[in-house]
Amino acid sequence: MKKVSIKDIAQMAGVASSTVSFVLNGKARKMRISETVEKRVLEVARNAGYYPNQLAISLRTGKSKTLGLIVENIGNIFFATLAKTIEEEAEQYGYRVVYCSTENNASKGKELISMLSQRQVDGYLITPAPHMEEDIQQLVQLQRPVVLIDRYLPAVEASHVLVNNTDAVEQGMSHLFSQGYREIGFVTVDLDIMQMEQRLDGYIGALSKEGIRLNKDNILKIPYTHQRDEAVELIATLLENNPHLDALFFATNYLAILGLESINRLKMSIPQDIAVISFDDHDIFRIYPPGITSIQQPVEAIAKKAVALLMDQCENGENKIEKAAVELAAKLIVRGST
Amino acid sequence: MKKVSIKDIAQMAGVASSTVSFVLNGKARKMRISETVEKRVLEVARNAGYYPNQLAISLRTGKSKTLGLIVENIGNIFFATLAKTIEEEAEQYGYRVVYCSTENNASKGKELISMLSQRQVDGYLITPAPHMEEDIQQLVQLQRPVVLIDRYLPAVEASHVLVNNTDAVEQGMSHLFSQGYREIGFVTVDLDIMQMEQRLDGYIGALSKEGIRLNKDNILKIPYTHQRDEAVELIATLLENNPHLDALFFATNYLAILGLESINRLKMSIPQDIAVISFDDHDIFRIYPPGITSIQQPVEAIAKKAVALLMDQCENGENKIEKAAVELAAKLIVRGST
DNA sequence: TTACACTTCTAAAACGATTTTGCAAAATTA
DNA sequence: TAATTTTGCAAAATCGTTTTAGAAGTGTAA
Repeated sequence: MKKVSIKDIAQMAGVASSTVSFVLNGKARKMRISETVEKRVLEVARNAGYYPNQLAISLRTGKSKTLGLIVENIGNIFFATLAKTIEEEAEQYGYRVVYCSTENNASKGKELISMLSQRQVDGYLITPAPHMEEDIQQLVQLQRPVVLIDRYLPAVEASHVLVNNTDAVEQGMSHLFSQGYREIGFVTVDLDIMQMEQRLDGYIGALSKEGIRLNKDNILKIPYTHQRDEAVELIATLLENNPHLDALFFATNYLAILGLESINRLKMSIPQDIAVISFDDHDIFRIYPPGITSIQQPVEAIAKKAVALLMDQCENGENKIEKAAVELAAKLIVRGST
Repeated sequence: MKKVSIKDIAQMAGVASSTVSFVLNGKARKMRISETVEKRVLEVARNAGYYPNQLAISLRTGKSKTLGLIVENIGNIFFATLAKTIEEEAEQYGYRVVYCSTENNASKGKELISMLSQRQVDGYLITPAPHMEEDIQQLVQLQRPVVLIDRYLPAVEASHVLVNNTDAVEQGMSHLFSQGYREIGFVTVDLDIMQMEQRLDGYIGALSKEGIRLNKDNILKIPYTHQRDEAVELIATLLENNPHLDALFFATNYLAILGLESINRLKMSIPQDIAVISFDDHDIFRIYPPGITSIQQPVEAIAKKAVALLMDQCENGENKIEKAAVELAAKLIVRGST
């Protein structure tokens, strides 16, 4: 009923609480505790069903062995996979992860950072929402371990690891070109995120390399605060207004899913009427006939690298931290849609 | 750089730390702190960038204002939605949620409970994996607030809230009957979970009510530890061996998704060759042509009720806790597949 | 003048652990 | 035998809060 503390164990075993602590932490040898006492303490602790109070430990040691992970939306498969992989990776180092979503809302992001700070996380893994620069900069200035994922902020001196977005899009575009598609629409989201700009740059760059003139009408920027149906409508309108389009490039998986609805609604068929390719993979893309070609981010590699960088900062303590900027290559998954 | 504590603020403001605590907790009035002092403390605290150490607060007060949520797999949309809703709901009560997945593995579940206990969560929300009875029973015996979700354990005296599985399946079956389907296969998972048995019961009950003789061959239990491909293969085999089947009822969404692959592989078309209905909704079901009929659990209601019950237990403190058993009704979403 | 009541704040204990320091007894050395 | 070292544990400080008890100082009444 009442939780048992180290003090209770000490009393029951007839020793001081420091002795119990030493034994329970395997420092019996180092602290020259006799085997007799050690055994007795261990025995008492087990019988009493003792388990340590992590709060007290963290308070005393100043290490919570916890990392804070802030993503855009834990509901999206990309972030969910990222979170899961990061969690597994962190576990290797003996750290727990607590995760939360910004929904791309800066003020929510600010709150989350504050909440994580109050909970004394040892380090921060952040996919920054727009306008979170100041808050993150502050963490960096306070010398807190921080690694940005999936995006980076030019204004902030923090380590980051992300996919090479421009290259990835160009890779996808080359594939489309090689399949004979020339009139390619690009659907992205109207968000001021570096990563989205890079993807758009990749699109524009690929066109120019191929000697195709950029047609602004082929680019659709969907407001981030869209309702599902409105977005579907917008994409459908793009297709109707531009019948010359033979392929659509979606900048993220959730846009592509909306796009599939639009295409469905127009009774167009993939890839005969329109080819489709999406950034970020998704379960649906594997199943949805005829299979949707996508650009798969190396989620595992990103997670591993990010955690490694963060651990480095955490363990390195007072030494000045070097900032690392890591870019990884994406992988094209060709399916029936192209 | 160095974190500022309440003691630092006290020193800077020239008052005792207790005074600072009172002011910061809005108890200035109650403790008759003069406005002069109050203002000074507030000012100093703000300038120093003070934020409270949640660990210390929790240690002192004995309340972590944190709930532990253990689900089967946070990657599954059903649990992800559940988790998100629970999080939002708990926030209303001023609680945070830390969540983790069992992967239906009892030993992992045991570890998770232990980890949550060490972190001093105030209450537990658990979707129990098979064989977690003893561990959960222990929590209950220790009078810890516990609410089971989505499933329940007959052997454990704990509050639980879940959908009425039997009714839900019967509802789906009636729909199939009304559409003229008679030869209905049932694909479930070979897991010893109450909830799955109830769904199977619903299937069997519906058949008998309709006066259809139960054909054991129409039931497929897929081993839980299946590889993706093996499961797809098993379902395909079921279809090949039983050409008389005109509809398939999937007991969970991930099984249905596998089933769609099987059906695809056999080049069968939905609903002409085979009708499909699934327990639990999924994004894919809305998109996948011609739309997959599904049984949608009232996730929001479940989350709300579960959190409410748990909060009740948490706040009620020492008073004996009444066990509640809540069953909610599911909703049939009819789409093109039936 | 003493007693009492307010007002305004402080001191100290407590939460549950870790860790440094201290100290008696036993063992070793001189 | 005395001095020194080692052994084996206990005491106490500490982390950052909250909270209870109470200490000064001032005003009021008997």
